[in-house]
Amino acid sequence: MLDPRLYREEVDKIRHGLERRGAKVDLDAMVNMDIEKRKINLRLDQLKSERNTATENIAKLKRSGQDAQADIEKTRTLGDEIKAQQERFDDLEGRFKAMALLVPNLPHPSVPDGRSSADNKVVKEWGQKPAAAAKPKHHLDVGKDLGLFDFERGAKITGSGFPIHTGLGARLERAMLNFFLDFHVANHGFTEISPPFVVNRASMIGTGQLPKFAEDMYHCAEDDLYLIPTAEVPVTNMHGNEVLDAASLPLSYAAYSACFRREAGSWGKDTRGFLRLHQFNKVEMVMFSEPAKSYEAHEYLRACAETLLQKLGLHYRVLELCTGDLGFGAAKCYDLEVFAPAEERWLEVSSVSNFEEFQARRANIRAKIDGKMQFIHTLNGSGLATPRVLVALLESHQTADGGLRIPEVLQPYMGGVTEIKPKKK
RNA sequence: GGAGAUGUGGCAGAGUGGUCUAUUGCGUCUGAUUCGAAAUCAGAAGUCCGUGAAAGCGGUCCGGGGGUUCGACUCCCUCCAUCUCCGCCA
Repeated sequence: MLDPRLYREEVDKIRHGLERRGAKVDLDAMVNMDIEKRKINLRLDQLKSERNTATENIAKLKRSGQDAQADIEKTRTLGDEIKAQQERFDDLEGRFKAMALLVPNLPHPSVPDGRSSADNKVVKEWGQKPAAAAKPKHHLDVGKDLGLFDFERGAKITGSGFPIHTGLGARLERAMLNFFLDFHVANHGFTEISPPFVVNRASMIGTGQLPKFAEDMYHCAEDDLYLIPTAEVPVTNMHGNEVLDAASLPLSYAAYSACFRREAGSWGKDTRGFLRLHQFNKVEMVMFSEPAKSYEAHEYLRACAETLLQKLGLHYRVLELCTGDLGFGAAKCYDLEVFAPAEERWLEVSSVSNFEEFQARRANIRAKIDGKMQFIHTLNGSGLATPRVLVALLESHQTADGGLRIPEVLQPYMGGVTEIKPKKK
């Protein structure tokens, strides 16, 4: 949510930011509602002030045993008008707020202009593509040959997009998650969190999934609870309605969770294999920063995610998203993409975003900094999501005899297994 | 799932329809005293909205929401959370 002050003091700033994003919002309607709302509020305050004076007077008269009928009549009339004005106010406020929840964040000035993912800027590339002569097997074939996962049975028990990891495949994924978490805790100063995978509506609004993206979420209607699309939701909302101790900032958390996404708008896109799933596993990094230092924290988060890819020996690149490709709540965002040599394409494995105050306003997360109560900045980034990392791993670390080399950092988590060998025929 | 109890400021804890501008204690901050500190004394302090250049002024907030009333911390309804007991269960 944007600072409501902007709607009356810096409308042009909003307009400009939304234009850069290519977002469509009826800004004029909102500005007019805000003006009207304040007019009513002023009138309400006057009426309430009058009523307070009158009821005080009634109390005084009654105590001294005098007749207070005239003042009681007056407050009765005032009460009726207050009620009427209050209804108008609540109605306007409700409609304004509903609209405000659908307004995306404004991009940071440093974000490059652009309309789509084609305009994103590559800011870094690490590692190298394999030599053209080497023709790696497709990850689905590797998995099949080595017995690492089972899509058919996943589809049988649940549906497509819910794969089963089997045997060493299951262990490999678990190894990655454990490695990610342990590494963040030991080297990056994160506190590990094991959050609920199901959250209430308020939490989903807090981080910005609702109301705009309701159709992408799994919803348990009976209890009005949502399956989380990312650990960002529970971990960020963990501090909802809190005043954080300024001295404790920045707070840094790393959390594993399963992630659930209906992918309602993406049907037919990347439906084969691991590229787009309804359920997957991810370690998410979340930071709460004082406003002045959030961009420092943003770079730090990005570095944390990059380190993991380097340790896994995967060729990757960093994109700075353009204004048109920026997520709803982000002011600035980096995407990390790994290269999958058989797919011959880049796969997004991490999105590192600075939300500035956007989520903190929605979730009401503040801190008193330099004597002033203010909304803090929230940031998060995947560190990392396993499916596409697994794809890159399967296609990048193949051995000559059709096996899979396990990156050194994962070996301790694999019981010392250094290579997964093909099944004997 | 059933029965009961509780929810008040940073914390503890009073307040059962109008002198509540929320008693009191602890903690916090400022000042006095002191070479400095402790102790002591005096004072201050919250949130949010509006208005204003500012000082200030008005409003709001006693778990959330709604209701009764001229007036609600106080009465009623509802939801949520916590605690105790019972039942069921990984």
